[in-house]
Amino acid sequence: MQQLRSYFSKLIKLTDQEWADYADCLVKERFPKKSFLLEEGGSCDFIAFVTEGIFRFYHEVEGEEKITAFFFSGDFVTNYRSFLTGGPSEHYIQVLQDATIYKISKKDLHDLYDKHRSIERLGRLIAENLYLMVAKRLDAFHSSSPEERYYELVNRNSKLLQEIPQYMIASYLGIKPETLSRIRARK
Amino acid sequence: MQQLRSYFSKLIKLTDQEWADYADCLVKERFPKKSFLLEEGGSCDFIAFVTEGIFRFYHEVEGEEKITAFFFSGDFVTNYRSFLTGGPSEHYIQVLQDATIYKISKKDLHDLYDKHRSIERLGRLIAENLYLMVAKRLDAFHSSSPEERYYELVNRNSKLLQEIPQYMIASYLGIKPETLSRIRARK
DNA sequence: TAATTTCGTTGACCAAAGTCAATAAATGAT
DNA sequence: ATCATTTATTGACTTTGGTCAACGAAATTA
Repeated sequence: MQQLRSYFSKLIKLTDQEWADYADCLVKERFPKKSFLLEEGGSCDFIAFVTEGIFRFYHEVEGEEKITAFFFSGDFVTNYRSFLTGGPSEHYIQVLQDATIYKISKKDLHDLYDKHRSIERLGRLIAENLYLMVAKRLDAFHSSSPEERYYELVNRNSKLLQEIPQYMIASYLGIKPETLSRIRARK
Repeated sequence: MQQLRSYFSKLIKLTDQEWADYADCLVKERFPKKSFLLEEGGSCDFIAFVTEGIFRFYHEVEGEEKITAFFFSGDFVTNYRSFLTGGPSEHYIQVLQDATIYKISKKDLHDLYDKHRSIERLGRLIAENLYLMVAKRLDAFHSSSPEERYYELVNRNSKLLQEIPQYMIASYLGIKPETLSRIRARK
């Protein structure tokens, strides 16, 4: 949980009171491998901070699983779209490695937004950061080949490569497992 | 400028005073076709609201222009990444149709964030909305074929199709002009 | 440990998008 | 209105990634 406070402190300085109020809203939960944190159809009414484990965020398109993101220790795990819009999730969040998370509900977070300016600001800063992450990834899809996307991933997140099966990485990159296998075989 | 206030009112209720303070920071500017609102290398220290005209947001990759976005009347025009990070822009923002915008500087906006809670919240809501837009687009790149992306665009933004030359739409879709021409010829 | 399923690689072939070039149509400039 | 430039289309060919199938390696389970 100290992990979360230190994450926040990179964005904004919270007083002890503000942090205490935030921490009061956090609920610790454990999830075993293969279980689901969120299933299709349900609306995502929480944001959670991962302190242990790995998740994948995916949806099904014509019987095929398309993985949009992985979440590791130190990330927020949520269907942010569903969280923001309140609409039903078309995505699943599944546990790949036994996980521990600290959840905060949408309602509690909005109450904190009202109660503390700094937390409202924190909400903005987090939204801005999530924007930056997804914008960067869109850029990679728009401007790079699968091979380039793969090597960019190798350079920036080699941890991911070791933890995640290759066919899921292929899905994340938007290509077929056979193609990723061939990219790796080249040169 | 009433256009902007009505845009805001869909997100949050501002008092007359808050709006007045916001409006005081806005600077009207006109840009002729083909001019640049932002060039590569400069950092983007503003967000602007478009009341007239069209812009394209693009960068150069190996001598080729990749268009990431178009901005129309009623949109915000900015390099949001550069605006948030303060880093230099790798992108250009060029005017496609004579334009009028209302700029607010990063400094003024941050002062307003400090001064009015509602405007801080507005900043969060805008960041959240921009996230939703780019996340949706990433999804399209990840899960859809060029043909599907094209027809999705036809359905949801036929205005764009009439205003923008086809080779720019191709770039926006991540394909070559010849390919878009062939997609249109199919069926 | 043995049996079974899942995962990664490879080959032959297919489909889709890219490249290069020619030409036609549309747009802009004089 | 004419000329020049830019944009859109089409054709022939290449490149890249997808499909389907086979096989072996690795991991899971009994």
